[in-house]
Amino acid sequence: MQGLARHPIDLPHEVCSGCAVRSISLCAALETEELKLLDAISAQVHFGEKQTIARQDDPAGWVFNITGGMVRLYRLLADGRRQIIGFLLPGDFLGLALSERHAFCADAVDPVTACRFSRTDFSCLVGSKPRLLQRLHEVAMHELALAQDHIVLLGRQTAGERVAAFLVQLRDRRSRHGAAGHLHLPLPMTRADIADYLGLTLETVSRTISRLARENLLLVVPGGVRLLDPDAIEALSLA
Amino acid sequence: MQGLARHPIDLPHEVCSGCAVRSISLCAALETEELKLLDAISAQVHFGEKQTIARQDDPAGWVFNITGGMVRLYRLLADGRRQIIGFLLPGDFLGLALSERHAFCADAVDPVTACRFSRTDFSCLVGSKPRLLQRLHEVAMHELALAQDHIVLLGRQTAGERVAAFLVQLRDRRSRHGAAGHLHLPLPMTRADIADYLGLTLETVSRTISRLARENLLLVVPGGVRLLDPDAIEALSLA
DNA sequence: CGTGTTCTTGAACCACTTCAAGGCCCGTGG
DNA sequence: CCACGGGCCTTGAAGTGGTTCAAGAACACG
Repeated sequence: MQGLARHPIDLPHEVCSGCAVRSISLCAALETEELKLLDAISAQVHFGEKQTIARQDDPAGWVFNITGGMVRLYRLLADGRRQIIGFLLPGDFLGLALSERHAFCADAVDPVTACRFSRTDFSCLVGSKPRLLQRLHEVAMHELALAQDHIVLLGRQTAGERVAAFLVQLRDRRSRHGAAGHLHLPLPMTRADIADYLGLTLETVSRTISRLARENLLLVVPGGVRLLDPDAIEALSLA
Repeated sequence: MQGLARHPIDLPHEVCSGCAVRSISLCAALETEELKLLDAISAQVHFGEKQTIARQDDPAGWVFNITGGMVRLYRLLADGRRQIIGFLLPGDFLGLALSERHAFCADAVDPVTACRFSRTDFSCLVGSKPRLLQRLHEVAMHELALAQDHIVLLGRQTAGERVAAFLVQLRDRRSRHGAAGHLHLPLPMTRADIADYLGLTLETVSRTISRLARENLLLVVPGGVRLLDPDAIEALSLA
């Protein structure tokens, strides 16, 4: 829109105000003052496909607000088994716990852009601005609710239910970014990633998606799927 | 100690200061002033074995700080499948999310005592006392970390690893209550409960515990187990 | 001392995994 | 431009860890 006209020099406090994901991220519902403070300690960063963003047990120097692309969060067991904890989309926050060490690995599924903060700076700011702490807590509680949903999925749902739930969840999360009603669902992660998220093997994920395709509930297209019958898939996801 | 001498009438603000679980619960590290405010809106309550404390999707009128006994948190699927999200011990908080509706069911495994607050009162207090919000957030982040550990367990660990991890986790949590080094581990919940927590069947849990007993790592005793080789069980839990 | 609940154990079964092979897509270099 | 190589995905066939079904043992409680 009027973007080009105003950045001969990109003033730091201009970044947040023009941020595409502000309305759905941690920074939503913050006062201008707090936004400026956040802005002052933030930096825009990029990560290439497969690039590491954080490594399990390493000291956590930074926290991030994802603004573009997709991030894979995972824990590795000693023998190489991997469990993906979640996928982050634009608007999601990486490092909520503000703990001194990362509880998991994070890397870029596809090219990622993010808003980076020093963990200690961010932590201090949170300590001095109750409004920001409040917002952080809201986001954290949302995260906890998602984790508990995932526990139910992993503990008690079948392969078919898991895959259906995954597709529905991803569609719903994308719909927050103005992709509402979109039937094309990009799946930038591999089948192995989906499997490690759903507690299955990549073959089971592939077979399950094939079955959904055979039943005309979706169409497998390059880079994702097209949902032909989202309601039927949603129905499969929790019963 | 001097308890009997001072409660001809049990003044509300006397309760917290004498609370056995204060040091390990939400109320830890709160100032005397905040403690008094909490105290003023709290009430002591009891629940008998199997009594319902909260029902999934019902409006949440109360939140609780558990002071005695054990609480079972679970989600039910439409067809009766059950996933236990967690077991609460003394010092744990029920209703962290402060959401308007309960995200899960809660009932008493054995007789439970708790400190009850009106959700709205508690919520208001949290909104006006950043220190309390801070503490709530800490507790919530701990909860999130536990949930993520559980995701790894459910997604990628074998039955043997799950049961071992369960026993170790329970022992560690009990050790916070001065039960450190105790080899006797009470298991007030049924095998079916353990199974629904670990994403297994009760038969698998029973067989797995029997196997640990056969290998002399533990002894099955009425109401629980005696850990004969806690280190070996711990080693089983994550490899 | 019976009755119901929980726990254990055995045997058959099955959903998902494992192992294996071939196909597709895409970037790269000849 | 096309042949080659390497991911990634799909599909088949065999294998297995955990489930399901079933029956009896231990225990708890009136």
